[in-house]
Amino acid sequence: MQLLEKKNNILISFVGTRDDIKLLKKDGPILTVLNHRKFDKVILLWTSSIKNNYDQISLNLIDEIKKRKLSEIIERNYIDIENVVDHNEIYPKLLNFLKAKFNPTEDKITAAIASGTPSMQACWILIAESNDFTLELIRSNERETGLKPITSVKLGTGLPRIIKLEEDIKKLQKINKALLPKIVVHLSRPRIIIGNVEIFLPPILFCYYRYFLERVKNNEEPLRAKVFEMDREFIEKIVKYYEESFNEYDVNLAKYKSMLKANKKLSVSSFGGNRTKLNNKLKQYIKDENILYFITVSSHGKRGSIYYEVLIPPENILIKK
DNA sequence: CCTATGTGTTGACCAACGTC
DNA sequence: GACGTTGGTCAACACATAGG
Repeated sequence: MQLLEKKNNILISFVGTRDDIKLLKKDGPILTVLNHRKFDKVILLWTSSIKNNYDQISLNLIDEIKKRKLSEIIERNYIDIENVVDHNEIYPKLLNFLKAKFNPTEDKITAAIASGTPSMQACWILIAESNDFTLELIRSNERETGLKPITSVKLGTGLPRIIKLEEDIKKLQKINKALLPKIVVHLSRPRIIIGNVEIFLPPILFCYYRYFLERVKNNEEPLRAKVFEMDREFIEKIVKYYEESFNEYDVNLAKYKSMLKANKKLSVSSFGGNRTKLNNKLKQYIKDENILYFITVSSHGKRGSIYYEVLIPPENILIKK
């Protein structure tokens, strides 16, 4: 006999200060949700805090829920979060908890995200948006806001980082990552070898390319170009790289050095021009579009906050003296 | 829709260098 | 030195898009 199973409808929420029914004597976010929606089970997450006693607040809340018969099964779970504003700590702990506790085929999880620190809220959204764990998100609005008591939180609205990751994954699926070439940068007798092709780059372009490859190697963030001019840090690096590889050509070097001395900045149009020229050079040698996607200096982000980077994994880059 | 402006590409222009 | 080649900057133009 096949059982037509009904999923367990479970509400999960952090307990926040606004859920302190004893102190505030009015319904906080969690009670507001339960006043309007029925769940088979309610799970309250609490964390330790110096300022607030969430242990007690959650116990009081359970009493209140039972008294009003808003849900029959109520559980409390302690989550050991040291720093309640640190996404990096909250995200994995919350995710591990969800994965250990629930079974997505049997349980339908709804998270109420109005309670908890902003970082906790952000982690709920990230977990749901990335689909690391399938969740429905709702936000309760207390009566005085005049809003609907419960609104669902829209996903798929395009967190930029996630969209970019999706793009990368799509590209990666097309191309076996193991087939990505190695990029070897020789600093003395400067030359760049991608796969087995030697790429000839003029000095400045060589330095530009090294600049972006070093950033990848050092796990640095992508470069953000300011609207009208390049950072001093950028010019300093280019000067350093120029000196290391092109002692004999000092004309450009002198220009850059005087730029630094006069505290002038490089115009972005120069940067942009050189980036295009660098990428065009690479296109001359490498024809595979999927490979080019990973080895050229690509730009991402929205207008006004564009950033530039090379997407090849750090282990594919070798920088030799 | 239009406008303003950020971003990307191209080539004019200049300096340096090599060759004859 | 004339001439061609190359590398570099920058501005003009082309294109994209946010915001009125």
